[in-house]
Formats: sequence, structure tokens, C-alpha cells
Amino acid sequence: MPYDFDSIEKKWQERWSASHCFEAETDPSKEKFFCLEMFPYPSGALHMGHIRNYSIGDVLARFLRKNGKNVLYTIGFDSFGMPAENAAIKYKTKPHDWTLSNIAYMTEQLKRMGYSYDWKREAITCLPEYYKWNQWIFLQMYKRGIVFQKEAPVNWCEHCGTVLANEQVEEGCCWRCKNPVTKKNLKQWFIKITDYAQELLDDIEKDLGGWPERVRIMQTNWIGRSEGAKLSFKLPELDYELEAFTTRFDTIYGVTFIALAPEHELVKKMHTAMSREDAEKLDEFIKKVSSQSSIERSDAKAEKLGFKTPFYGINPVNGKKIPIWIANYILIDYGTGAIMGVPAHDTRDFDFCRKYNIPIIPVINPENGEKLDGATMKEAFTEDGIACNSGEFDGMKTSEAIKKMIDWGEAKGICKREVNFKLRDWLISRQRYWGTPIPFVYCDKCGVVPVPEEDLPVRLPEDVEVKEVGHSPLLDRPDFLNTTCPHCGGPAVREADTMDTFFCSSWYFDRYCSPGDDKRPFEKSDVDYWMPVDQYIGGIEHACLHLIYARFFAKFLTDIGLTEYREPFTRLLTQGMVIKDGAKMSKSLGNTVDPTEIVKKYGADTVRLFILFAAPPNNDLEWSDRNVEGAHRFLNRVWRYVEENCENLKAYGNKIISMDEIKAPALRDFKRKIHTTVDSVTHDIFDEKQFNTAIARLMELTNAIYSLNDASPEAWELKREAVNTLLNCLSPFCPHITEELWEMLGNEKMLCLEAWPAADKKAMTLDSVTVVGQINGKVRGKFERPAGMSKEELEKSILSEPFMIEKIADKEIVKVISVPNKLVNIVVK
RNA sequence: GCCGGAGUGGCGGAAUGGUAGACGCAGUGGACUCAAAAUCCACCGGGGGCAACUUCGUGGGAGUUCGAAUCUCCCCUCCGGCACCA
Repeated sequence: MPYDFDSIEKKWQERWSASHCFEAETDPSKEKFFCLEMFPYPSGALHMGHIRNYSIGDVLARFLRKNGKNVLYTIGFDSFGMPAENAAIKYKTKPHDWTLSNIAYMTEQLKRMGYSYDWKREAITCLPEYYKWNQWIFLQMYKRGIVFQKEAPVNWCEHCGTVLANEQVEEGCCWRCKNPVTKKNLKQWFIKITDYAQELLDDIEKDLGGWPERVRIMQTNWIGRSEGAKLSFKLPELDYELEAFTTRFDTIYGVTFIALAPEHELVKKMHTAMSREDAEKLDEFIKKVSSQSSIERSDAKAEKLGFKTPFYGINPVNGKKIPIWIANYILIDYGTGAIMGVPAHDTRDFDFCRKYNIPIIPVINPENGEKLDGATMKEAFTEDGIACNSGEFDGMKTSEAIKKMIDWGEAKGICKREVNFKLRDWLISRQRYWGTPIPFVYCDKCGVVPVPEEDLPVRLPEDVEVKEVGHSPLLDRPDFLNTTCPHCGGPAVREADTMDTFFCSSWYFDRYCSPGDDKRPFEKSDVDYWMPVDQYIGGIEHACLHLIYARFFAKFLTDIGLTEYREPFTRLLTQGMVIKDGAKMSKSLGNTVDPTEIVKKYGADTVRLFILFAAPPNNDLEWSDRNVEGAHRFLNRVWRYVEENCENLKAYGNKIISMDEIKAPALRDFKRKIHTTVDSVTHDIFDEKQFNTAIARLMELTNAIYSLNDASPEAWELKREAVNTLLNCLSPFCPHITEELWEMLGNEKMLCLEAWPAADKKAMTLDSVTVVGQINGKVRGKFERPAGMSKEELEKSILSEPFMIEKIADKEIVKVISVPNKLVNIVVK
């Protein structure tokens, strides 16, 4: 009977489903394990990246179940978002219909792969049952002042017709469509993630030891804490105090200009106070700068543009008059949007001053004694050195000067220690239709009013026609827009913006713990039991997006008493990309491989095996048709052996022969192979998550089974033990074929419910070892010796080998190193 | 520019101080077959040698060590992240 993967796989998928064996129950008496994968966006079909992600997760889920853990393993769909709107225009359908039909298709694909999900817990974020709770959580945030509206220069993607959060701008471009992002002044909804900046940072060190170093560094940089001081310059002409943040207060004596971001509020003030002629020039300058895209403005190599205002500020340490400039390289949303310019010790300020002939005053000299001269310096001196031109601080080393000068400044009321973060508040509103409606109404009398909790959800109309990108169909829906004010009962208009979809994905794992609850987002006792996630698996591209937002949510939900955990993901595994012909598989490159076709040709077990064997999970994985065939060949080999030897294997049932009873060396080796395999596969799966080496060990065991030439009853007992072990250990990777063969061997209980085999330490001990004879560290000979010889015995034994004696014949032995069971190294002259 | 990570056969990769190249792919030779496919057996880093064997070999250079792919320092290359963050 050939290996008919198609019917075998369908058969077992049905059996698993009918037996409900993967459904999880909250049960505090059992040790839990929450295995989570980043849920997919229902773009239409699964791609190989998904298959890789979910195959990794399924191995862990199945392995841990076998190891007695109460495993929560489920899936859902992150199903709000722009592609649905684009597809609606393109295919003349509705985002809702398109999304749900994609979900149906992708669900089929997931089931066809044999993943052991608890489908009862599935979460679909675009359904009102789910997004109602987005709105509810949003209102809780609002109540606690974490949600607020403000007008600010925000990232605007013209192509997508919406604003974007900072995290969603990559190198000045939209993370979705890759088009340049510009700044636009708009009133928007924000979430105060910055309230948690310090905690988000501290907990990386404290609690995220199970995360890859790389992701921890990326988040640390993104949060971007910097310590310094805030100081203010008095502007006597305008009766204004201008605040600036600096990390280098020790260079305060070197300030030769002050620079403002073009968006700074003082710019307007100055505009009205300056002459008409100057004001016109300023307008021209602002126009020029604001026409620059974010990439142009944020490129470090871009030309620095400045405008000299007729005003000055007073340096608080020495009373000097400092000219005020407006410059394009000053960012409005970092610090105070104004800087003290110290060209001698800051590269950017240096470039700016050379361009506009602003004086340069060095206030630090290098430690090598060199004296800097502002007129001739070729570049800014940014290293530590010795203070000069700085009054009483002259001669101090930089590290000391920073501390002492801030102390002094604080005492005199000139400055104040301050910590600044690069992380900015999360811009949450989107000018899109296909998202969670923001539960607020605008009332002429009462202003911005939250929708009462009992009126949730604010439903998104589903029967819409999306006409063009950038125009939300909600704006054409008076039935949606027009409502009554919950406060005064008068006419009111609904907020037509929807939430960033990252809001949905920030708590979906909590919902998995407590699916279908219609009274609350989740039941606390369920979440308390299951959370945090023990193993999270997904792509690295979310390092500074989803993974930061979700961490923030965890902290917020705990602060309002809904949960107990402060970090959602204990361990994180970031799998590499799937590559073909040297590039990431993508539709635009046309180098994709459709999982459905491969499954049709070889079966799900082969695809899973290939994808797990071809590379360790963190590495990129090169697609190879040849290697897929190789994986298929291996499964055929396993199939053939069990099938051809089925009668014998069945005849010699389940009597385990212990190592003590086995005499023949070949059989002792064989028994040993079984148990060393279990031991290393267990270690590779759980401790290392190195599935490729685990599979290699199982291939070795298969080879050993094939090569054992012994038909004695004793040998058959051992072969049966080996086959049982092989099938059991292979089952998390290839669950269908192993179930089928397991059943073929007469087992009644499903293999997925069978406990993971235990490695018998006694069976792993070696009888004999190959000892290497080295001379000066180079391998010269290999000798069989009984295992467990002492250092001295071994040394003596190897030194008396004729081969070794000959090699060292006319040389003087300086030293001998003997490592039991391993080697003897003879050092000679 | 700053911060990470990685360089091992023809290829994917093993080995984290002790036999470099497990396992697989590709390749070569052979068996079976009328033939092919499938399967099985043998070989499979480079040089030298009929062979036993020998020598070189983990990006390059130095160092530590009896012994280094592995630890330390310098350099080169590639990949990733951040990037006018004051």
C-alpha cells in the first residue's frame, strides 16, 4: 500500500476534530502552557511565511501536550485594515464580504495543514463581538486620561489617505504602501503610551530575558531614553522664556545660537513682532521647509536650512546675547522643539554654523592637550575632554563637568534635570472605513462626548460601497453619522475616524483565554490562569510595532485591575523569512510558492517537515523543491518500513527489554540509539527550538532501524520499541502519517494523546568509546576503549599503543593530557 | 554615522574549548530493470600517495591554551535595525 498522504491527512484531521482533543479548558490544577502565534491578516491565502510560523508553533503545542501541559493553542484573524478597502474598490465588493470569504478560505488552508488549534477560541477582530471590546477598552483609557485629542503636526500618508503613528513610518515612508509621508497639522486621537515609557524600558531588562537580544535592543533604542537638563533662555524683546533640552549642559558656555523647529509656537509670535519685510521672508522660508517630505527633512545628510530671526535670547550662565534661528533640522516633537546650538561639540550644529557663518566657541579640549580653535576646526569635537572657556568649570573632565554643572545650574535655578524619550504618544485615529469606530460623538452643546458603555458597540455599517481610496464611506452615511448626544439628547455627529488596527492586536491573546464572553472583554480568572503567553512566535518586523503596543496594553490593563500580568510574552521566537532565488517571497517579485499546491503534491506532513528541517527557525529559509522531495522521501522511508514489517512489529508487542538483559553489542548499540535519540530530540525541541537537528536525529534513528540486521525475537522487540519511539517523536512534526502508522501497529489510543517517551539514562551509557590519540594537539590515532576508564588508566593505555609509540619514538615527552572517554594528548619536543 | 548579528564543503546546515563537516540536498560509480522511475549499496573539502598514510583546511591577521570553528584583540565582507532624537 503506497503512502496515500491525501486520504490519511484528511482522515486524521476529521478524527482530531470529532474527538475535540485540542480543546483547552481553564484548569488551575494543571500546569498551563500558552503557545501563541502572531495571527494573520486575512489577505486572501496563506503564504509560506505563515506556514513556517504556524508549523513551529504546532510542534511546540503538540510536544507540550504530550509532556502533560494544559496547552492553549488557537488562532484568529487580524481582520480590519486597509487592504479590504482597496480590494473592495478593485473587485467591486464590500470589505466585510471580502474579508469574511478570505477568512473562510484561509481557515480551510489552516485545517488542511493539521495544526492542532482549539477552533472554539478563534477571535475575528472585525466582528462586533470583538471590536465592541476595543471600544470599551478605549473608553476605559479615556476615563483614566490615557486617551486624548490634540492638534499636532502628524504623519500623513497621501497614498493611503490617512495619518500614521510614528512606529508606522519607516525611513520616512508609509510601512504599508512605502510612499513618502508628510507632516500635516490635524486634530487627532492619541494614546499616552509615553506615560509608560520608563516602565516599558525597565521591564525589557527585568522580564524579557526570554526574548531575542536583537528585539530587546530595538525596543530600547525605539524608546530612546536620554538624560539631560532643561534650561530656558529669556527673550527680553518678546517677553518670552524659551525652553530647550540638552544632554550636554556642560557645553552651555559654547552656545552661539538658538534654533527652533519651524512648527514651534514662538515662530508665530516672532512673525507678528517682526518687520513686514522680515515676516515675508520668514513665510517664504516656512513654505520651503514645509514642502519637504519627511524623508527629505529627516535625512541626516540633507542640507540644513536656516532662517535668522532679528531676535535674541540671553544665555543664563553668562548673560550673553544669543541670536535665534529657525532651522529645518530641529524636530518639533522631540524635547521642546528648540535647541541650544553648540557648534564646537555637535556635528549638526557645526555644519549649520559653517554654512551660515555663525561663530564657533570650543568649550572642551581633547585630553591629549591639543587646543581647539573655533575658526579653524574642521569638525565638531564630540568626544569627552577637558572643559575650557567655561568659567569656574575649566579643567574638569567631561563626565564630571556634566554632573557638576547641572548641580550648579539647578542650585542657581538655571536648569532642571530631565529625562527625555524618543517614544511618542500613539496616534490612534485613522481616516479609514474598515476599522473599529472610535466611540465618541461631537455635540454642539456638550463638545466631544464618549458613547456610554451600554450603547456599545458602535456598529460599523457593512453594506457600504467604497468608491475611492482616501474617502471613507462613513462620511456618506448620515444613518451612521447622525445621532443624539448621550449627554443632552440633542443632535450630535459621530466620530468618523476608526482605530489603528494595532489596537485590535494588542489584546487578542486575552480574548483567546476567554472567548465569546459578551459581558466583558474577558473573564479575569481565565486570563489570570493562561496569561502570560509562554511562547510567542512571529516575525521580527513587529519588534517596534505590535510588540511595543501589546506590552503597553498589558501594563494598562493591569493598572485598571483587569489582569495581573505586566508582560504579555515570556518567551519570544522570531522566525526568519522564507526566501526564494535569494529574495523574500513576495507577490510583487513573483517568486512565491503556493502552499496549497505543494500540499496537494506532497501532503501537509511533507511541507511541515521540509520547512522545519531546512533551517533553524531564526534563520532565513531558502525554498528548495529538491529538499521538499527529500523530506517526502524520508516520510516514504518511514512508511515503507512500518508497512512492510507491520506483522513482525505487531507480533512483538510492547515488552520493553532493559539494557541489562541485552548482550549482543549491535543490539546494545541499537537500544542506546533509541534513547539518545529521545534525549536529544527532547532537548532540541524544548530547550533549543532547533527543529532541524531534532529531525536529523530522527533520520538517524530511521537509518539505524533499517540497518539492524537481526531477526531474533529480541531484535524485533527492540525494533518495535524503536518504531514506537520514532513515530511518537516524529508526531509533533508530521502528525498525520505518524497517527496512521501508529494505528496500523494496532494501537487504539491516538498518538497525539500518547505521552512523550522518556529517555532511559541507563540505556544511554556507553559500553566503549573511541579515544583519540593526539600528538601536540593533532589527531594521530583512534582507539576503541571501554567507557569509563580513569584518567591514569587511559593515559597508560594509549601511551602503550604501538602506533603512538612509533610516532613519538625519538621525541621527548613534555606533558600528557588525558580526558576520560575522549582523548589523550601527548605533548612532545 | 551609531548599534546589533553573521561569515564552516558545490548547497541548506551540524559541532559553543577536545575526532570539523552530523543530517539532508546535489553529484559520481555500481546493483536491480528490456529500459526508465522508484529503491538499495559504495564514494563524496583541497593537495600528495598504488596504498598504509600524509599535509592543508571553519573570511583574513595576531593572541590565550596541551588543544580554538568555538575565547580575546585588530581588520575585511555581507545582512539587519536606527538615523539631524539635541
